Amino acid sequence: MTVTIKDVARLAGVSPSTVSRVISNHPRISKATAVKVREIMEQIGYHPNVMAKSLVSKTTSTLAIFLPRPAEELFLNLFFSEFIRGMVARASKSGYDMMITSSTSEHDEVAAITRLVRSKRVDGVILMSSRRNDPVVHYLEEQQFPFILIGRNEEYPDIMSVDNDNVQASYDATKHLIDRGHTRIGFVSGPPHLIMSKDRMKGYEKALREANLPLNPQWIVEGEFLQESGYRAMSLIMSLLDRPTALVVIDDVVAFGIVRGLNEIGYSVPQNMSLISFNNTALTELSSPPISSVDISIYQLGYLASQNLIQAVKGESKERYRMIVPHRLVVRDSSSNTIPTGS
Amino acid sequence: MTVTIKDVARLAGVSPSTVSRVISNHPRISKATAVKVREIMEQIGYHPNVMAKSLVSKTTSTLAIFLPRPAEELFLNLFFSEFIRGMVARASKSGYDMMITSSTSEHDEVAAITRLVRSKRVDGVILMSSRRNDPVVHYLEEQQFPFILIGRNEEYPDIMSVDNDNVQASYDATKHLIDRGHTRIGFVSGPPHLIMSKDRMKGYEKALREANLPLNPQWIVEGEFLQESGYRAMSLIMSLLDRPTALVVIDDVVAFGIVRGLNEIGYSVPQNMSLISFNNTALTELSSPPISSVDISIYQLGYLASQNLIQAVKGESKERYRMIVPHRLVVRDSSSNTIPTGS
DNA sequence: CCATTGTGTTAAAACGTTTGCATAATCCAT
DNA sequence: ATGGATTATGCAAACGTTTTAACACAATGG
Repeated sequence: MTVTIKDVARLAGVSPSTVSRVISNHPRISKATAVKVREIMEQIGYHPNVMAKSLVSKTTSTLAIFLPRPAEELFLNLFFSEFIRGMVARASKSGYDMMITSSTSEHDEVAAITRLVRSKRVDGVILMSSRRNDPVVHYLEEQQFPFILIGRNEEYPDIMSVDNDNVQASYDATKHLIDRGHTRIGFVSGPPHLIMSKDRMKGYEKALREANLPLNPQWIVEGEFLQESGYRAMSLIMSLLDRPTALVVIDDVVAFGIVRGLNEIGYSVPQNMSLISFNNTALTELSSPPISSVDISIYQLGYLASQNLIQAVKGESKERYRMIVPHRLVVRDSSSNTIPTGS
Repeated sequence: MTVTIKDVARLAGVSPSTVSRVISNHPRISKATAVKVREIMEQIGYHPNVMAKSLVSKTTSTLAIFLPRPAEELFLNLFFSEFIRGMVARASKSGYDMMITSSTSEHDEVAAITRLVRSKRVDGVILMSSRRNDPVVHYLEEQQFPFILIGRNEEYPDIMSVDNDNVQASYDATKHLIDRGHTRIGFVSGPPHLIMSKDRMKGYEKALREANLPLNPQWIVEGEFLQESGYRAMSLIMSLLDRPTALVVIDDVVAFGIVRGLNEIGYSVPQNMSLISFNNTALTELSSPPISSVDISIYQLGYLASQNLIQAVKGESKERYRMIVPHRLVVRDSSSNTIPTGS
């Protein structure tokens, strides 16, 4: 049989309500009874039934991270586990559990999030993708359900979010290449519907414009967060007569694909092509040569996402809204040369 | 206000119990009322409160994956996300949610699992690590709580588990190198307290013995599942006068570290050193040269872990216990040479 | 000494379900 | 018609908590 609050009450010679108050550190409980009750609880190994508690308190001490179908490729990226790590660490620090949920198809996204919200399973949601016109964001916003976006959203002004300044990060990365003497710089982007892709594109363009450098549309290639995307982008760019000498790349995995592709066809990095990418996952160090990357503090992103969301669901603070995690350039061999010899 | 089963009942002109039975497809419900009730539910957007349901049914439709502290390094490995992917996919297929929990320190492992179990938060647990004498296994076994081990356990005969035949896998890997003409083969292992490490060691030794090849203790190095471990192992081995010409390596990340280390000091793979590792994560293809690896079907492991656990918590089948996922050698450049030129 | 304030405790209602038991309605065979 | 099965539904208790309101009692202040 499961041991309940009533058992504790009986053995301690008090009422269940008193035990409940002891547990929640109610101020008006005498020191003596508190000690007594705690002793009994310890002794018979009592643990409150969270379901019963949730039912009455309308609170679950559980957060969910919701992955829409298109985010599946995340699983091939160390970004994901690093984010989860930060997220779980912070959540468990406050006694929250993390649930990981995904919709099985693009179609049932809204159905899945609806079920999650309406069934009162979780107190808040962390949303991974920030696409334009995201129906999940729509729903959560409409329902006034606590959630936090990783990334930013242009459509709603007051959405809680944790993000990097991607425009600035990309500007910095591009500027770094310019400072190294590059004048012909390309950009390998991610899926165009992601706001992040667009922001990084913006920063790239801004840096070029400021330096009065050519902005060649042929040097801009879109793709996925996959190695093959990098490979394809590489082929495309290297087939041009008029090639860039350096590339800003949306993600480490893609950059990795590019480096490998270049090596395969006999070009070397950074001599024939300099590179800098984003995210600074373990992959950058695993590459040969190691890849320069913009560290966006993924662990921090996850950590802060949990933290802010918890604050919001507890209603502790009204200061929700946008939070920007600082980035940091990590220069490695892939962009270490000062004068490009390629092209 | 939240819409409850009573609202549905009222609007449909039936009792709450009837609605409940409609939801659970009780056989003795007339077609007419079922239709009527479903209509209302749809109309007012009713979703059952899972907490209330759990409270009475003593069932949560939730599984947890439990990570003891020492498994933190998992987060640096694509193994983890691939496993999670399979796990979540299968769970959500059966309407189960996945919770991801970790203990914050080695010390509170048992406290954390106790809380999880006793608070009735989940129906079953997936346990990642299989060390010898695992206190978490002890606890779960003692409590008769449904759980499934990834890996195997020697101490309890009847534990449910999903595993590879690591001895055979390692035997196959080693045999592959022998078939390529190698006679001097080393083994770079993982943490010695992991059963997996020991199993792979066994397979390695068996293959060598069968082929009457020398089993040089200097060629056996232990480490972690980290790139640096590979690097260190490489240094150690290359500093020997009497070197192996090929290595069996416990994990892709470690192998990656070795390849990179070798490249750095001017040796090349596979000409100076052949390699084969385990897990066949994306990393193997990202390496140059690509690394031969034993594919252990990580996604399948996660998928089956969920599947078997769900079966067990539902009490559907008594055929629990051990399940072995087949492995498969994937030969790439790192072991493609037939006659070693190194020394 | 009475009114007030403060302290410690409890009884009972509520949270939103499921389910055993009872009952009402329907059916079929005599 | 009659009576037993069979089928469909409802009542009410239960699940294990929290919380509101009420109460008993002690301490305080005028």
